[in-house]
Amino acid sequence: MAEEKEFVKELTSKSVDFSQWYVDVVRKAELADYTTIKGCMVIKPYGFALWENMRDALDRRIKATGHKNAYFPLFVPESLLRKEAEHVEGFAPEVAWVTHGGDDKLEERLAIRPTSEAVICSIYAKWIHSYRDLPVLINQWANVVRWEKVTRLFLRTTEFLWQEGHTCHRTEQEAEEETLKMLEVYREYMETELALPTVVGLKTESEKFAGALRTYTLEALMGDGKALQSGTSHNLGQHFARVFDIKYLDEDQQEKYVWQTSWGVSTRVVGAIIMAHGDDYGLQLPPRVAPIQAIIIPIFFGEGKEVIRNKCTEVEEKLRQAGYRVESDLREVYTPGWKFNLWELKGVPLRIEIGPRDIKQNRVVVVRRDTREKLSVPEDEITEKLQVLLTDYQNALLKRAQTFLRENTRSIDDYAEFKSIIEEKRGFIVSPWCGSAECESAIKEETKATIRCIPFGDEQDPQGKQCIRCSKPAKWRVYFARAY
RNA sequence: CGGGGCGUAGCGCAGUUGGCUAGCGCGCAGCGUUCGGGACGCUGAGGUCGGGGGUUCAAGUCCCCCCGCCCCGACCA
Repeated sequence: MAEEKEFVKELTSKSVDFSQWYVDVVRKAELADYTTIKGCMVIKPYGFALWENMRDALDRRIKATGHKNAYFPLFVPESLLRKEAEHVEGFAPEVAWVTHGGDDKLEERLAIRPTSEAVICSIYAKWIHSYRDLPVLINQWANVVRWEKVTRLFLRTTEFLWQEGHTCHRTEQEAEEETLKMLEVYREYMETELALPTVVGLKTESEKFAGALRTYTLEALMGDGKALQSGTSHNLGQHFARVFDIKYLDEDQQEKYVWQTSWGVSTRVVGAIIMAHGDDYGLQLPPRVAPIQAIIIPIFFGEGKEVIRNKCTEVEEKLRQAGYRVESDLREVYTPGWKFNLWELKGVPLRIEIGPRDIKQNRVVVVRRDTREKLSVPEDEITEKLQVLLTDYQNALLKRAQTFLRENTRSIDDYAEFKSIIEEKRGFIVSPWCGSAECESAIKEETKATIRCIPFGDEQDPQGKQCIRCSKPAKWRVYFARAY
């Protein structure tokens, strides 16, 4: 207990000040840091290694569903961006503009992409002529810039990294299927790789992507009870196809506009992992994406130092060859206890301790980051044991997050109760809604809660209930929450 | 962009009614002893006090402007 308090001096307690805890963790775990440019962070090697693993796991899924990666320009000529009225209007306040090349003023200013619909659609118009060119299934990994007024590390930065898929289809139905398919890819990805359960559904008109027909979303619940939009998938209909003139000649000799989708997941989800899994000791990274899955720490004692050091290196090499991401912390200036705290702060799932006692018995000590449970494992069983432990750990993280989501999702029909829960406990509230934008914005104003999504299937059935605010017959049951 | 808070060494802070060479803890460097949950001793390095301007014999301290970060709102991934 004493040592726990001692440690907390470095890290704000999660329950005392969630926001400060978040910033402390990001910086002390060396995920990212501020830079001299407002709203722009540097993603440090440890944070970037995490992002790379997250990115690769998603990239595999994007490719497995038939998409190819490509790269489009960073700049969007103003005229191009202005083509889709709703789209420009949505992004106008947060576009950064390039006005000069060297000392010369540009004839037409260039937007730094806030998203790539305009650029990509203008190019698709040149590529697509026949129904035989369809579908076009392209994804790009890129940086985008949105001039946000308020920024937060990972959650909302001026520049951020993401993937954006942009597809073209022959029929409306095919586009809708693609939109939902990618939503499901995201959902499964978040759950399997990041141990983050999400609520999925449709965005309301006021919350949908500027220029889209429909927007689907994944909403995760953070440790403080606020929701985080963690990915979106848009059915763009033919809005962009019409303004960018993306036409093809169909089999029936008719010229037609394509049906499009776009979908994206960003570095914001790094923030989701931190806020959903972290605790007062720091990060807790899901083993599947953790940059280091196990950290080996030697316990040195006088003479046997060399023997212990060699054993650490030997075990490290063995585990690495078995495919694990392992490192040894052999630094002698730090005591074991210091290292324990450091690597727990950095969220490494497992710690392997090797000391004189273990050497004698040909065993090693393995400790879990989440439960701090200590296990003595025979050295020759370490490879198999790690597999079991990492799998258990991943499952435990998911299970804990699922329980948290379930316990913080409440079905409420009474507005007074709605208000008090959103104020005190937060979390998701599932309530009947009449479907009007008036009620939606009034609820937002009165409670700061927004409609995160209209869920699918039976879940959206209002069961004859009345709108939580206006008492008119409800159209759906929808998810409300305060959100990031 | 509005309201509030903060900015002194890498981090956390102290610095009195304006007054000597700006301190403390941690961290950092060197040497030695240590090491199963943030070890210790000795020595040492490190500061345009966020930036600019002003008031004053004298500014970390008072005034004005600007910048950045955090929180709460309006806008968004």
